[in-house]
Amino acid sequence: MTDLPTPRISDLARPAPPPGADYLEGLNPEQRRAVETTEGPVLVLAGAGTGKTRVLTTRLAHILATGRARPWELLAVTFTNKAAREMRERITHLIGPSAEGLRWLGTFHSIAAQILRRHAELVGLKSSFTILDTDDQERLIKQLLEAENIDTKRWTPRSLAGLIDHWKNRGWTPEKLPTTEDFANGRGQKLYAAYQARLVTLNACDFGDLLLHNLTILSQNADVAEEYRRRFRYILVDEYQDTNVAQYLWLRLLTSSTGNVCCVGDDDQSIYGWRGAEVDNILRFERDFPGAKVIRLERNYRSTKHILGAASGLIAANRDRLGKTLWTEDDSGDKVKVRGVWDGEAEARLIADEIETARRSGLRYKDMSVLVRASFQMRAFEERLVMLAIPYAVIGGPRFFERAEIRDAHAYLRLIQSEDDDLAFERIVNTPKRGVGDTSVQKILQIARAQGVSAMTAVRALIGSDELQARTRTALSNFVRDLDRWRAQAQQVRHWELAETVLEESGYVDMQRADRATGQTRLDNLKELVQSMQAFDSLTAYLEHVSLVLDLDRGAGEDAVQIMTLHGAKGLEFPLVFLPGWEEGVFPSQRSIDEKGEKGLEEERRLAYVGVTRAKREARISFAANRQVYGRWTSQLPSRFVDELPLDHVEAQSDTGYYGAQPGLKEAKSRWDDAPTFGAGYSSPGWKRGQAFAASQSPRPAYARNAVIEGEGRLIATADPAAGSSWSRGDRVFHQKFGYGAVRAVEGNKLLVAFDKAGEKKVIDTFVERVER
DNA sequence: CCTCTGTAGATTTTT
DNA sequence: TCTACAGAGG
Repeated sequence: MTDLPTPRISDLARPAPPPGADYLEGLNPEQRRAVETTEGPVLVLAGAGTGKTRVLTTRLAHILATGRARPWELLAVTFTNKAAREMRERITHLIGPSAEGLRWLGTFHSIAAQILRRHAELVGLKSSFTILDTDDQERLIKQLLEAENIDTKRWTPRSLAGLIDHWKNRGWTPEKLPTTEDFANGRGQKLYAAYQARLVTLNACDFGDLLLHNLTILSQNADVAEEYRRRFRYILVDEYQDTNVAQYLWLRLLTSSTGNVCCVGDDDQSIYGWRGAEVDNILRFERDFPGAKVIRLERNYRSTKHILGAASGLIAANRDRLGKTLWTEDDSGDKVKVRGVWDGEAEARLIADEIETARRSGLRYKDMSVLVRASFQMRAFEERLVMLAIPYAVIGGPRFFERAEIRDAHAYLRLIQSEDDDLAFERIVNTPKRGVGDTSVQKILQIARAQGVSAMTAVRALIGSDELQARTRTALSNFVRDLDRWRAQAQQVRHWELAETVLEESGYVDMQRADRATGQTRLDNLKELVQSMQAFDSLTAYLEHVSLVLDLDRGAGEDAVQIMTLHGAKGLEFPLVFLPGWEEGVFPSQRSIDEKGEKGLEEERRLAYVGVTRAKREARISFAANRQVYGRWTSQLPSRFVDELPLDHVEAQSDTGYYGAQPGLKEAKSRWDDAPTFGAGYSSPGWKRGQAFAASQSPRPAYARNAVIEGEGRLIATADPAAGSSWSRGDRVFHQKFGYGAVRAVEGNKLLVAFDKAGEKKVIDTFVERVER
């Protein structure tokens, strides 16, 4: 076991700031109480926009400044890296560089990983264990299922992976798995156990294991647990309403019921029940920690009274809540607008027009956001915004480090770093294709497993044997030779240079170059990868961090309308927020209700609450009477949430021109209910055809796809409407999706192009490249 | 090993 | 309706 860090003299000698330090200034009485109530269990119920982060960081600063604890004696846990980073930055701002000593400030997972590395041997791992991502996890599970001759179509690896994750979230090891839990007709527990055993063999663990192994270590080794309990004199937990059972148990093991534990959260913003969060944890806090002090932060500094009034009225319909009432001194501002429109496209047109209007009145694009329940709803807005050349960014979506090309690159690096990494081997032994087919790979793995050695060891032995085809053996021998060479080079060159070399020499870059469709994006991603490696001292340091602590904020800071899911919007704020799609089935999501009943509905309502409270100045809700769902036209009813909005704070906007007059909400609703046109016989309204300028019906239309800079916070369209047209009839162009073509007509920034293969299309000029004739 | 064809399934997402 | 993905066949 590694030693815990020892205090530095410089830290010990640092003078405590005088009492009444200025960091306490400007806090309201409740905030100040939350900061100064340092002893014993405390629950801070921090409503939306009540200065939660400020309280959190000030509290930590206060504990340090008053000498109650030294930086390494504080445990501060968040859910996301972003939150951890933000907290560290703000504390540094408050107390200066000594904040660097906060070595136990991080996400649940990263802190659990640190603890696990110190005591890995207690659960049969080496401290150098690797952390598998979901892709690795699923491949491994697939192998197990196939070994058991289980039909992987009926019983998909993904569903078992999800189930195991769920079990781990609840703190269940295979031995503790309740008999009611199962998979593939009674084989659930056996498969789970086999999976865990396989992980140990690979010296690996998945995300869930980080916490689960911690639970095992802390509950079975009293001395270890005691050591941490003594060390962590003050514990702080952010977003407590999102903790799952395993995280809760973990906290309980690290703290006694009288310990100095401060949990901050908002039961009304618990929106992750579907991935294991237990609102119950926060609702139960006072019972779990007898004598706990509960402090409510209810003064809101973000929104106007109408926004808060609308949100409060809505959330009041929930039964499972501790209850609090947000208030503000801000008396200004409009009521929340609610509008019904004809269909999804009309909704997109309305919102896009309003974005233009807001822009003309001086609001920046990035001050506006469109918050949707599910990502399929984004398409309509993307189409409309592209058409109007309004810049927008889709926040969320596939994450950079989960991209195939990034994982491939990592696999090369992992295999160079450690020959034993069989999963890395399997991933890239034939990527790019080097003539080692599936059959050969399976054979290698089989032999390796039979002999209890790594795949690479088996390969080295096979090269000199007469197993496998001669051609395969040659390919493998080249592969081994390359790896050995790179490994030797790793000592000489800097790690990102090694990455460049490997990608180039392995033929990976060439493989991507040959791919006209996605190759360029992938090469760009790989460039970005190499760049992000430069922030680390070594390959080891990079790989350690990449699985847990790395996320890139790309495309941030651009002036673009922010489109994201309601989940993605949590913690953010915008002057103007659009909330489309408030229709039964869409929001609340039918599936939520089907699967979780009343609990699911309450979570949906909390999601609505989160959405409304993102708005600083104005929130605009809308619903459509008709919507295309999976290609089928369906008539929609307004969401029950619309009727739960208190009339004092809401106005039904009737003059949108997108549908007839709507004198009042109730009336508007009955209009939807009764309208005969929405019955079963309703079919696609023909007048919309041809209005959008591309024929593609894919969820992400071709013309938008081409403008996507993939990544988190992809900036999608940056067409500059002001740029004069430099196009003329007859120009030859190349388009990512449609190929080569000739310009037929120019209309502002839109071009009518006759594509050689795809026929005539209208495209935005920034999405085509000019080519020589 | 690549290309074609049929079919399930199509919320939310962090680590 | 569309897409991703698996399995068959060239």
